[in-house]
Amino acid sequence: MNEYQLQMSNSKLYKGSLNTIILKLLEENTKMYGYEITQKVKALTKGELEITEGALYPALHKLEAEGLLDVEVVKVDNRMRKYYKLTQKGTTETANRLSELESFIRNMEHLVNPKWSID
Amino acid sequence: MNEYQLQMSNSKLYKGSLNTIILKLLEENTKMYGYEITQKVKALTKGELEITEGALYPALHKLEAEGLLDVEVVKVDNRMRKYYKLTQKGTTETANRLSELESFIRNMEHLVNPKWSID
DNA sequence: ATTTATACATAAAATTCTTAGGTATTAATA
DNA sequence: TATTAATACCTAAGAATTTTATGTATAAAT
Repeated sequence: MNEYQLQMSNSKLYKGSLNTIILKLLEENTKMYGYEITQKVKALTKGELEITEGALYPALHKLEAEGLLDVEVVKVDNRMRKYYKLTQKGTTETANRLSELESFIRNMEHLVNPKWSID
Repeated sequence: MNEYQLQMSNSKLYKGSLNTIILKLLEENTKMYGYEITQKVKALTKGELEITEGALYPALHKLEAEGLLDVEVVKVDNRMRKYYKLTQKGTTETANRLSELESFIRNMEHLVNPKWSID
C-alpha cells in the first residue's frame, strides 16, 4: 500500500494535456503499459511531472473505448501488464492532437511574450 | 442577447491556463476590465482563442477573493466597467505562474520531442 | 519481516470549463 | 426606425478532467 501518492504537478497547466501525452508516447514507443507510462513521463521531465494513477487508468480506458487504443494483456513474472498501442484511428488523432499542441504553445507564447505578436 | 457563444478553444489544452493568461495580461497592461481581456486574447491569438464569459468572470472573482487582484468600478458612457489590477501578492504570484508556464512548455516539448531530452 | 517497487483498479470530491441562460446600454444597419 | 450587433456585466447546471483516497496482489529490496 502506498504511503502517499504524488500529484500530476503543482501547477494546473497540465490539466487537459494527459491524453496528448499518452498518445505521443505511444506513437514514439509502439506499445507501452500504464506503469511504464508513468515512469517514462517522470524520466523525460526529470521528475517534474508525475502522472497519478487515478488520472492515468481512466484516461487509458477512455482512449480505448473511443477506439484510439488497442490493448493486449500479458503476464510477466506472474504480474499482469496491459500493453496499449495506437489504432489506425489513434494514429490519425495523435497527429491532430500534436498540431493542436503546437498551436497552443505558440498562442501561449504570444500571450506571454506580446513582442512576438508583431509577425 | 447572444445568438451563440464561442468556446475557449476546440482543444482541451487551455484548461488550467486561464488564470495564468489573466495574470500575465494584467502585468503587461496595468489595469484591464473583463470584456477587454476577452478582446485582447482574441487579438493576440489572431482569433484562435476566445475566452468564454462563463469562464472569465468566475475566474476574475476568484482571483480577487484570493487577494491577487484589486477591482475598481467605473462608469463609461453610462456602461459599467470593472477594472482589475494586480495586488502586490498578485505580482509575486504572476512571476511564479510564469515560471511554471515556462517549465510546462519545456516539459511538453521534451515529451513531444524526446530527442531534446539528451541535454 | 517489513517496506518499497511493480502493476492493475475504482469511487468520491474538487476543480475548471462549457453551455445556456439573464440584464442593460450604445452603435450600426436594414 | 426597428432590429441586430457590440459592449459590459452576471450566474447556474452540467460536463469533463483530475486529485485524493482507497483497494488488491506479486516481486524485490532492506
